Amino acid sequence: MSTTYTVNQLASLTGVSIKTLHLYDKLGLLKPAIRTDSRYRLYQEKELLRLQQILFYKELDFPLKEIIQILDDPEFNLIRALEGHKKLLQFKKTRIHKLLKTVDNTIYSLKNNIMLNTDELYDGLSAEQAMEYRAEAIKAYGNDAVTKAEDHLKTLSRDEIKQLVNRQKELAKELSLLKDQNHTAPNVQQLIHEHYLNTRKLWGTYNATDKQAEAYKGLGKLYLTDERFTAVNEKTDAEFTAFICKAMAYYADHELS
Amino acid sequence: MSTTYTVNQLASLTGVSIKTLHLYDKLGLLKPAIRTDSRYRLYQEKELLRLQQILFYKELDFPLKEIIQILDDPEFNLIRALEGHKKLLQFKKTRIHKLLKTVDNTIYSLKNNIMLNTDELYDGLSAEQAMEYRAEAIKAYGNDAVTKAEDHLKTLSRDEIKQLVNRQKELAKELSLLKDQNHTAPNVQQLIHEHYLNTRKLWGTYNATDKQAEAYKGLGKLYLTDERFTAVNEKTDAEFTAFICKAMAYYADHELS
DNA sequence: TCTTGACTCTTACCTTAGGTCATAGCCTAC
DNA sequence: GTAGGCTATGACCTAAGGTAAGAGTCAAGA
Repeated sequence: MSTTYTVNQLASLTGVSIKTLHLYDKLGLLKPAIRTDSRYRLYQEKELLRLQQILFYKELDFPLKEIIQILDDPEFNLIRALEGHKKLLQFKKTRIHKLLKTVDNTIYSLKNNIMLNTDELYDGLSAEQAMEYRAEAIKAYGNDAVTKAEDHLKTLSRDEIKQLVNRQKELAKELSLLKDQNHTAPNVQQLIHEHYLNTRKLWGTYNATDKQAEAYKGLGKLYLTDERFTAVNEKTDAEFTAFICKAMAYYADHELS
Repeated sequence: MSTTYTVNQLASLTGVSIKTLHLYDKLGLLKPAIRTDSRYRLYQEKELLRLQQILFYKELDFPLKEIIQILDDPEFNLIRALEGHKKLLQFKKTRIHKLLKTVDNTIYSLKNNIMLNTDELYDGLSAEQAMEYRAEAIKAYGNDAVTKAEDHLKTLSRDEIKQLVNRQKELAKELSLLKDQNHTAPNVQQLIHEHYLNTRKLWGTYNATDKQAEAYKGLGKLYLTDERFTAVNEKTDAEFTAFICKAMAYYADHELS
């Protein structure tokens, strides 16, 4: 007589639960070799081996019904099944890859939003005021320079902008010191250009291509797709404009003073 | 009054099913703005936007209950949830990656098994006979040469072996012609070495490390893990031995004749 | 006004691969 | 004989809906 296993023994031997063995019995996927008079299930070597095979295909994410087919139907085309399965897995993989990117983007954006709230950015400057500064900046530096700086700022992340703001402030402080020493201030455009070369980011391109993004348009929320950051926030443009104008105005103040 | 949408309109607008809208209503995830006297559901802009948000988080594979939390609980730590979610996705990704490898390996091995069945390989040669040939080959070429050839053959895929068999046959034919012309036959070891350099494969390393592989040991089936091909087939070794012995004996026949 | 077809409602049951609980029978050691 | 552990069965539960049944509702044409 070959050795027999109770449900408990087979379960602990293979790592599946007793309930799972019950289920497999009911489904006809794995029938015990023996049923005692008291209806206890007893399994033997053959069933152990079959269970190993079941677990193998289960590991490959095959549904139980297909495993029954694979194991019981000699005509079943396993290779075709596996190839279909492979496509499914590849699909899942690319999907998860996209999801990971999106989650990453979302985390990044949320963190930056928290790090740099609107007040901090505005610093008490209203959009109307900013527009005035902008007009002044254009008068001082020309339309192209301001537009270029704005375009550049849209390529930066918010913490980069924050850094830039700080550097602007330091620069301003430096300028006020330099002014006393009758030196020429470094060019803001140069500063921006340096930064541009170093840390180009994905921020700001507004591409409302689909219905979903369209629906978000008026919501003032972030809608982040997998391929690119899409800031669908109508305030954003105003904020950026306000910032660049403020920065320009700030610089202009110290430059002209 | 703002525009209202019936279930059908909202469903076709957003691509979700009517049943899903019913479910979301029941779960409290998305309640219609209005219920008419006849209990028809009517949605408005606000609900459309909320649905877009729901779909966004659903796209990230968040369960509905968490989406309710995210949308309704202002205290909910979204970043922490996203980071936990990210880990889950990464786990899934690596798992799918492993599964893909395993499926690939399995397909490959099955195809090779189909291409080269046992009879084709044995060609009527029994393991006992092979052992005799092996002894003869050792006598003729030394133990090291035979062992080396055997080791090499274990690194080849079955169709490569098949090719090798064919090349052996051609070689033998050539040899018998050359013999009539009193030429020296080329060296089989050279042939094998060439092949070895060209097309090294993963076949044959037998590593029964875990319980599952152990259980397969006696089954005579292929058990393929993700990292390497593991041929757990007790006949395999005998087959390889039979083959190399046959090849050697074949060569020896023609060499010595 | 009536009818017809399209739309919507609720309820109930089904899906995967089991998990949990309750109740009851069985086995063995003391 | 009984206590504790093992086992069986059945009922109900999960997530995110799908499908079907039966009944009520709406709008347009005759």
